[in-house]
Amino acid sequence: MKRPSRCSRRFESQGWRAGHQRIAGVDEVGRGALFGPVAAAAVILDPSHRIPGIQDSKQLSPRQREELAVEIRRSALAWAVGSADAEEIDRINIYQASRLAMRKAVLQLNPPPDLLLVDALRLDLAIPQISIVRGDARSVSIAAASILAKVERDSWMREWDRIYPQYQLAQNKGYPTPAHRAGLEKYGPTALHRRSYSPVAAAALALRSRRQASPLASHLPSPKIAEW
DNA sequence: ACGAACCAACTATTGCGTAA
DNA sequence: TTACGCAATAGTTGGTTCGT
Repeated sequence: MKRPSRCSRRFESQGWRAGHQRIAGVDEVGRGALFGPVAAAAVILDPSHRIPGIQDSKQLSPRQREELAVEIRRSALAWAVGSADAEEIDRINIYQASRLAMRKAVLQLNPPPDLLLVDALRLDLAIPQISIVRGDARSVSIAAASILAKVERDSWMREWDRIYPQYQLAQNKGYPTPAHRAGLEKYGPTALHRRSYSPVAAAALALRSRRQASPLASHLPSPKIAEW
């Protein structure tokens, strides 16, 4: 590991000492994917209940993430998930869409938080907040949020895999793996692909010119593909 | 323009427990 | 003792945007 920093509650403890009651960790997942929404989660952990094993979702196996997610949802004072879909990502860019998804998650929290610990960026909200670089590896609340967001998004991808089986989404989660690219090459993008991402745009363009070149090609088996 | 930040899967390499 | 295989770890790759 390049950065050995360990996940702790030091940021939370600081906030509690300063008099904050409900500190929410906020994180997002799915930025690099070619397909589907970016997902965010916000979690207010119970100060009196500690969950062993919480850390950066990237350090956990899928199995561990599932189990921890159950425990987090059960014991948290509040938790919520928000997202921004591919259309929004194409319109306002992935960075702004990530912020939007985070904001949606935070605004759904009930009771509302009085302090936010946000992973790496600053949100447009009238709530005190601390931005923490590599927060998912350093703050338990952000780590918990990263776990919920990841688990949630992965389950969406498994569902979409049933609708669009030609991209292996259950396996690659929408990320640009060889299998996903192959599907993109062959069938072009769906309505849920991020067309502003270069591999998606390239595939759409390639498919288009291929069809123009040979009218027969437009009758090749093509799945439920959005009108382009 | 370039480095740092975020996102994640894939692949190859180790290490360890257990079975033959 | 060897062989197999799963699990954890490290390195590579590939997506984007921000801030200096």
